[in-house]
Amino acid sequence: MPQEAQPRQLIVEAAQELFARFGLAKTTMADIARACGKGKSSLYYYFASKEQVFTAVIDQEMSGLKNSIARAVAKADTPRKKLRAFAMARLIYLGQKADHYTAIKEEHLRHYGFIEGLIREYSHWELQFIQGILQDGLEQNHFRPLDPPKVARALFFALKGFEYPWITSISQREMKRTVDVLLEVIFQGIAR
Amino acid sequence: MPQEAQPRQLIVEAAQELFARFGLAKTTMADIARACGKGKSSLYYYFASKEQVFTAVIDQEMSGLKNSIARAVAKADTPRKKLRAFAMARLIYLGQKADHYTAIKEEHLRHYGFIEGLIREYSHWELQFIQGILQDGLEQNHFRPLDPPKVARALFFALKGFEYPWITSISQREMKRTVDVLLEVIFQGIAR
Amino acid sequence: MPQEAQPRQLIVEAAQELFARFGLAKTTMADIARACGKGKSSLYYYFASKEQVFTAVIDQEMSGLKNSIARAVAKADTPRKKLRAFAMARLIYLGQKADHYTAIKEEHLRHYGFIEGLIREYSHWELQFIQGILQDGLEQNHFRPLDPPKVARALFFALKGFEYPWITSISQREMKRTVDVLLEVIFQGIAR
Amino acid sequence: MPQEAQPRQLIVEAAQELFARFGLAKTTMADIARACGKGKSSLYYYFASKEQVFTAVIDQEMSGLKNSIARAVAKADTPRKKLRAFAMARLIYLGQKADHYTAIKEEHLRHYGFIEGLIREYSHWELQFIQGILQDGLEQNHFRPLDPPKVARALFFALKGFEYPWITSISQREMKRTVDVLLEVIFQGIAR
DNA sequence: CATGAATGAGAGTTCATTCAT
DNA sequence: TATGAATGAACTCTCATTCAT
Repeated sequence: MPQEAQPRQLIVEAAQELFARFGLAKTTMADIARACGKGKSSLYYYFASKEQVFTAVIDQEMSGLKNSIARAVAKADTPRKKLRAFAMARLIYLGQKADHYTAIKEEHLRHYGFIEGLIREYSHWELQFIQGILQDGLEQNHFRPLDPPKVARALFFALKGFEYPWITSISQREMKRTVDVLLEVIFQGIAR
Repeated sequence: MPQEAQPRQLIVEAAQELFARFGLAKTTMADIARACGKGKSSLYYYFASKEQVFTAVIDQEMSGLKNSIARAVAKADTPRKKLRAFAMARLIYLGQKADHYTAIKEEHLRHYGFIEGLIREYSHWELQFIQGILQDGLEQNHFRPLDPPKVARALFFALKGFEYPWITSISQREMKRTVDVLLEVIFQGIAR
Repeated sequence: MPQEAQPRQLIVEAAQELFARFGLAKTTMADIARACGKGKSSLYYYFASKEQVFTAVIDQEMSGLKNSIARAVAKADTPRKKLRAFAMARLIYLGQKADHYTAIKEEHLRHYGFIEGLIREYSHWELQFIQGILQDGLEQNHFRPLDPPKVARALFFALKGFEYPWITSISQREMKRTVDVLLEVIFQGIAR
Repeated sequence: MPQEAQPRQLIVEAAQELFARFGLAKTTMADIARACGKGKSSLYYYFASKEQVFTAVIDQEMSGLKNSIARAVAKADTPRKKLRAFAMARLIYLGQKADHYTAIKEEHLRHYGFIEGLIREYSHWELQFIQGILQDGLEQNHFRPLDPPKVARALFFALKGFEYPWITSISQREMKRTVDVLLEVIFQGIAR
């Protein structure tokens, strides 16, 4: 498969890097074109607009993140380990891409309605995923009685906060430890 | 008291609303000028650039948030209540401003270096604040043995996640309940 | 030959006319665009800035002037005639372009460093040229003993003054006569 | 006489310095106001517009130059010395002001019609002055027969060229020597 | 006599997008 | 399939000038 010759994918990859580094507003179509060695107007052969390029990037990142998470969690056997795998997979995925700044983490997202659908969909997926882990844990009697949807939601938001490590100047290693501290406390709270 | 006639403050308030609704990039100086009934160039009499207006807005929001938090926490007497007050004050403050989306939450922040200083400073303040509560709780023997800096950091990030309610379509009321669920779990984990 | 359809050259010509008439500061990109029937932003497809347009204009004028001078001087056979050809070629070239006022004479030049290089280079060329004529004249025994570099410099400055006919209200014809008067005096001074 | 308290003069002096250094276009009213420690709008109490300030500056410079020249020439006794004094006084006056760049030398002048009157008037004065010297010389039998108006005009333009020393990077000292070379040649041409 | 406040009218520049080829 | 050429619309920022005080 001549995969590197697929121009659409080439564009998305170049754009991903740029959006991640400079954000949506500050990345121009000219930048993207230059980065993938094409003429600026050629991009419009594959995408109707800059927004669409951005959407494609986000979409791809979300798929990647989903896969990473799912794969990591599958390897874990206890609910506790699963939850930890979940949190760590997020941290690692978001941390390894493009110098720690992925487009997915953009708060700009808020202001670009055209992407809300994707965001919601992905968030829903995460929520369900966490809830699933909790449900399993409950059924396997690992946890005290708890309301899975509610606790899942609490965990979902709590873990979201870790997407913004740059706020302090913290290394990924320390972030991982911090996640562990949080999970430990939480498990102390919910484990039987 | 002609307090509402102070033009600088007038501008900041108009800008706050607009930045909150549309973000830094999509809010123009012309918009701000229109919103406060001034000529576009008049803004430049008070601020040297759009960045400076934005900085002033962020600065003001952070002060407001700090005050809200400090006031709310002061009213609480136990560490548990304090922590809850802290989290709720954030939620309420960020939720009540400008259509629920404040500039403070802007991720642009990362891409606009000129504001990093403010962000870091504020984050530091929060971190210290949480740590203080934990320390007190420890000294008053409310908590099991724990490492205040580490747990404070974990809480800091966990609570940060609640700044992004729009990701799901959740009411503020439900957000509060969700915070409560999280805190309950966490207290179960750390309380003696 | 679609030579007049070359857009870059089209722009330069329009700009030349305008700069000459109104000067750098008072000529706007909008003016230039209008003058060559293009959209304002189109100019930026060919030139990165107004400065670059100006530089291109100056560059072209200097080339033109050099050519005019060189061609005129080549036709003359004695040093005296050569010197006269030199002076007249300048006068005619600078007088025939765009309402008699060319951008080349712009003093802005001094305030816009980006063009200094061009100016220096051209001045150097002129200086050498005059010196060459004097040298030849000496070798052919047309002149009394004189120091070519020094006299060349004196002539260079003296002729420079004739670039500013507008200072008085004098016709080109009279200017030519005036140059002749000067040269006559000077030749009386240096000829053998 | 409290001469330094005269605000009009204060403004003119500040403006002179600034125009000389940065040119008319790049000097703003704000700059001038700052430089003389006044509010920007105060300038309009003394001058109706920026143009008028500029005109005042030019006017003053021309007066100064006239005085310098007249004084220098008065000290010389022979026509030859007078002519030399004339040329040198110009060189020195234009060279000593504001880092070698006086507003009077601005070619901008060309593009600012409101000043043409002053320019012409001054040029006329110079022309007459030179002619006067020549006339005297003729009458005192220092010169071969010549047509004073014509030769005066030739000299006038020739000396004008020396106003632009910045073109080559030449010291004032060398400029003086160059003027001397020119004058020597010319005297050889006209002296009896 | 002096000025702080305010602004209208642009300036240069950028960029997503279009279209003929 | 790909792009060079071209542009309209908008943006930030500047500045001479006005005017109430």
